[in-house]
Parts: sequence; C-alpha cells; structure tokens
Amino acid sequence: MMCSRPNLRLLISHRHSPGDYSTTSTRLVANSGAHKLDDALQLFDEMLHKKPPPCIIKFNKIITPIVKLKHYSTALSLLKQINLTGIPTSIYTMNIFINCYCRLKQVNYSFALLATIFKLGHPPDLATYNTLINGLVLANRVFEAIELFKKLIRDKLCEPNQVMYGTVINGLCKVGHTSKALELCRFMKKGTSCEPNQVMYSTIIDSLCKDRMVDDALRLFNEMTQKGIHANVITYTSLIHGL
DNA sequence: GTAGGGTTAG
Repeated sequence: MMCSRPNLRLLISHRHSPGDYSTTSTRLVANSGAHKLDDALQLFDEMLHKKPPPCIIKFNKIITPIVKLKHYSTALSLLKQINLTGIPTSIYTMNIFINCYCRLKQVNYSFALLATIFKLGHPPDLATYNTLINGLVLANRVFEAIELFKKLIRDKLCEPNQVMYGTVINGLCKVGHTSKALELCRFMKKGTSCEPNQVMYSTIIDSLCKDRMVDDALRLFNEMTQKGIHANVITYTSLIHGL
C-alpha cells in the first residue's frame, strides 16, 4: 500500500508564486519571465565587468530571482563566473550554489561544495545544512536526509529551527513515514522552542488521509484548530478526499 | 528584506 504512494508524490513540483522572489531591480518585477531573465543576465554581466566589482551581496541578490525562476543551470554558470573572476564569495553565495545542485538532483556536488565551504573558512550554517537535507529529500534519499538531521543534533552542529523541522516532516511524509512525522511534530511542541505551523499540520493530515487513517487526520485537524492554527483550502481538500 | 522548507486536486 505504501509503496505506490511515495513516487507519485515526488512528482509533485514545487510552487513559486509569481511574486515570490526578491529583486534588485524593478525591471525584474515588471516584465515577463523571459524578459526578467534577460534583464538579470544583462545586469549581471555589467556588474561582473565593473571595476571595482560590486560587493557579493549585490551578486547574491541578482542570482536569487534566477534560482526562483528555476533556471538552476544558468544560476550555476553565473556562480562559476564569480569564482573565476576572483570576487570573494560569502556563505550566502555558497548556499545558493548548493541549492542549485540540489534542485538539479546533483546532491553529490552539493556535498563536495560543503567541503569547499570548510576549506574557504566559511562555517556552514543552518541554511547550508537545511539545503542539504532538502536536497537529499528531493533526490528521494530521505533515509540519508534523516541520518544527516540526526547527526546534526547528536554532534550539536546546529540547533534545528522551524524550517529544518518542516523539511524533515515533509521528507518523512513523502516516503509514507507518517507516524514518524507525527512523532517529530509532537517532539517539536514539547522539546523545542519551535511550533508546528499550518503547512506542517496540513502535510501530516494529508499523509494520514492517504494512509486511510482519516480518524487520526480529523483528530489532528481538531488539535490544530484548537491551537488557533487555521486550516486552509489544502487542508480541507485533503480531509474531503480522505473522507 | 543577501541564503534554506512545505501541504490539495483538477
């Protein structure tokens, strides 16, 4: 029963609403996707050849919308150009880099970059580790994602936050380990300063419904409502399907 | 406001 589910659910792509990116230029907001990309590339080129070049923050800001538009290979080529030019990067740049490889399902390159980060003397941060965990989830390597998550806690490499718990809960649900996801949700409430949010509850409710455990799903729905976390159209759609 | 996550079905 559980075998047929994960693959189907992994096919679901990630959503980005049209306004879901930050830009450095209003040009990038006003135009269509293709024009936005062209404008960003042109701006990048101008910046790269400026003497002296702008600071790395400006480069990070221009690459981010390109990543949000899912032009990962393009973003990677820009990042490589920055490296070739010798402009000093930051941990933000490296995290964008890692995320691009993760999105292209090339997690091994992402981990190679982690080694580079250490060599460059940028300590990895929560976003670095979360990106890697998410990369493993995207590559259908959820077991390894969980192992990394556990190792981070065990070795006190970082203190997981709500984003990281959300990533792991999503991964667990994707492969049908709904009870583990629920356990983690309970652990968050009792053992951490993070609180499960609307999306986390909805993710687990949907997973319970797909497991045909609608009573449990309804219990969780009541729980979230009592906590003042509102269900949304997605939560209700999952419940209706389950029922 | 420099980077990282996520839920439905049609």
